[in-house]
Amino acid sequence: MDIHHLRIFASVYRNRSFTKASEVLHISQPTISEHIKNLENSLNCSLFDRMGRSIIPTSEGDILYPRALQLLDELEQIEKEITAAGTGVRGLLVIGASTIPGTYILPRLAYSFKEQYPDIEFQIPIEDSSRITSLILQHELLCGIVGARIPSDKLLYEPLIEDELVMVAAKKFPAKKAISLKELTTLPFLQRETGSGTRQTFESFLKKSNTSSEALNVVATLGSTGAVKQAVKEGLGVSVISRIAVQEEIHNKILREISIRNLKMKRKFYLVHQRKRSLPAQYLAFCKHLKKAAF
Amino acid sequence: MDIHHLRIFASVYRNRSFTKASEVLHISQPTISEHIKNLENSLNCSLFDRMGRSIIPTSEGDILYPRALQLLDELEQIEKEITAAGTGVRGLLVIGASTIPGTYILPRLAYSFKEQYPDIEFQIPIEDSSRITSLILQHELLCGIVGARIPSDKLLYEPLIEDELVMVAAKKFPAKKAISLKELTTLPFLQRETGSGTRQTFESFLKKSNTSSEALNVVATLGSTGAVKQAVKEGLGVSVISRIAVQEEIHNKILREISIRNLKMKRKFYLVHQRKRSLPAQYLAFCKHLKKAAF
DNA sequence: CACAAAAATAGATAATACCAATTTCTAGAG
DNA sequence: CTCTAGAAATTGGTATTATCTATTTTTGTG
Repeated sequence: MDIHHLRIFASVYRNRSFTKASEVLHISQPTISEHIKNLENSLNCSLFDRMGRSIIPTSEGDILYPRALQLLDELEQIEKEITAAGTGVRGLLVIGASTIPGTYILPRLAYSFKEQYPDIEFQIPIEDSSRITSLILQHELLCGIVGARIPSDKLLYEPLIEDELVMVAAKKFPAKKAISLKELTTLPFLQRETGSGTRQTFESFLKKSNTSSEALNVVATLGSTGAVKQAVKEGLGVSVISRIAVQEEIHNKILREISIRNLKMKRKFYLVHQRKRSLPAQYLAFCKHLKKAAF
Repeated sequence: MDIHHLRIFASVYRNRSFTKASEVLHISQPTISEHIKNLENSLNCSLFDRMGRSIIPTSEGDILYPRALQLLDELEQIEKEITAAGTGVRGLLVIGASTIPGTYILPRLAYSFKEQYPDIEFQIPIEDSSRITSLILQHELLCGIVGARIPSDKLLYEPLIEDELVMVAAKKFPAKKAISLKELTTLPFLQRETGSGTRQTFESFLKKSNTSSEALNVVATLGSTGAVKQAVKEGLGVSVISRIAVQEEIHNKILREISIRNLKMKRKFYLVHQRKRSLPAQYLAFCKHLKKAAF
């Protein structure tokens, strides 16, 4: 018994005629006959009494008809639902993010996206870049926004937003407006944990300037950007943080920027997802939204 | 999209593998691949992301799976229901009957049948034999029990119960114990309406004895056996009635039987239904019950 | 880098869906 | 009662498709 049988049966039942059904369905009458016969055999009963010139449904036929209609209808519903899933922007949207984008970028973009598509529920777990990336590789997340690219040919990175690492110190921290890299290594330095994108980016800039990260005078390693900021404000030391995370404090003169001579530390945040993993409609829409809002 | 596709899809989804599904379903892996491809094309979406060695359902796949299971389950339900309909003795049982069987025979048999199969609801419309027969020919009834055979090669008659027409008169009606046919024609006679099986049977017996029914001295034509009986009791005249309908009155000496010389009017009641019309399970069971109880 | 596991592809065959033509059955008309 | 026309069944043939085996491609793993 398959769908085609049921479709044909239903038409025969409605028309009370093999011939009429064949006209409606644009298939030949013998084909109808054979399908009904097959259906009858597979159900081990007869569905119509052949009364010579006319046919009359048997009790089994009467039972089957409404059920067949229901089934055919449900099938159509499924098809509609699948199509809707491919186009409808709604449902859960889980975007993994590292600290800076998760804290300073995504909330605003999530808000504007939700204005456009109200049937969206956001979840923005915040982990450092390397954890976000491994969650994506384990299929625990579909996509994320990170500040460090961890090379893998499974992953697709798309640049989203320009950022810059800047050195900051407390208002009254005794330091000049601009220093050399060498001078930096003498200052007490506050750093992030290993997986941090900010830290990785900073260290790769150091390496490019032929300075080892081990040369830094690290006084503390802290688990979040917020903690580092707080420690800097307390005067524990200086640090290198995304401009985007400290621009408010700089503007309000709570922190001051100290430029490092010959070192511009531009960096980007990336949208990352598995190359081969297809993204549901709401993810695609949000990614588009991200790229549009980014520039 | 048909059932087979869904069955295969569900197995692939469950096993997270084309190969495992092919083993479970005992069909080859390329066949699975092709079916999934066809299903994807017909739904215009992909159902699994092929991640090299493993596959992961897409959001569409996740939506389809529970729906597919539901549909497959409903299909099974339908099959079960159809099978049950072919064997289950329950539901409505409409048996058309002419006066005598409907009044004096069927109620008792219906009762004993219902003891055996409680989920039966009886409907026993009572009409004269010719109307029951034409209702069967018009498919308004599936079967009936009648006292007269109306020839039609569409109908199948099965003899059920022996009966006998007897002449009755009121206790004090002035008539001998046994009379000749000729004498009968002199007596005031009460007859049934034209369609009545009893009347038809009686008239055919008359014809066999070379007597026209027009020779009868008809004083009234009445619409039911009960009316005729009542009229006979009142002394309006004599009549010829099924023994089965008057045995109680004869036993209680309210009516007396007058035999007609050289005339035994044995007759039968028949189960009648359309030769080509299939009877639902409860009808078949009841017919069996009838035949068993009849002898 | 070679190997193993999994899906995709190719090529061939068997099953079956479908059709046109014909036959059978039967109801209705003369 | 026969003839005819309408309806389903049967027949025989073709086109499609379901399925298989063998092979290739892709990718993850030691």
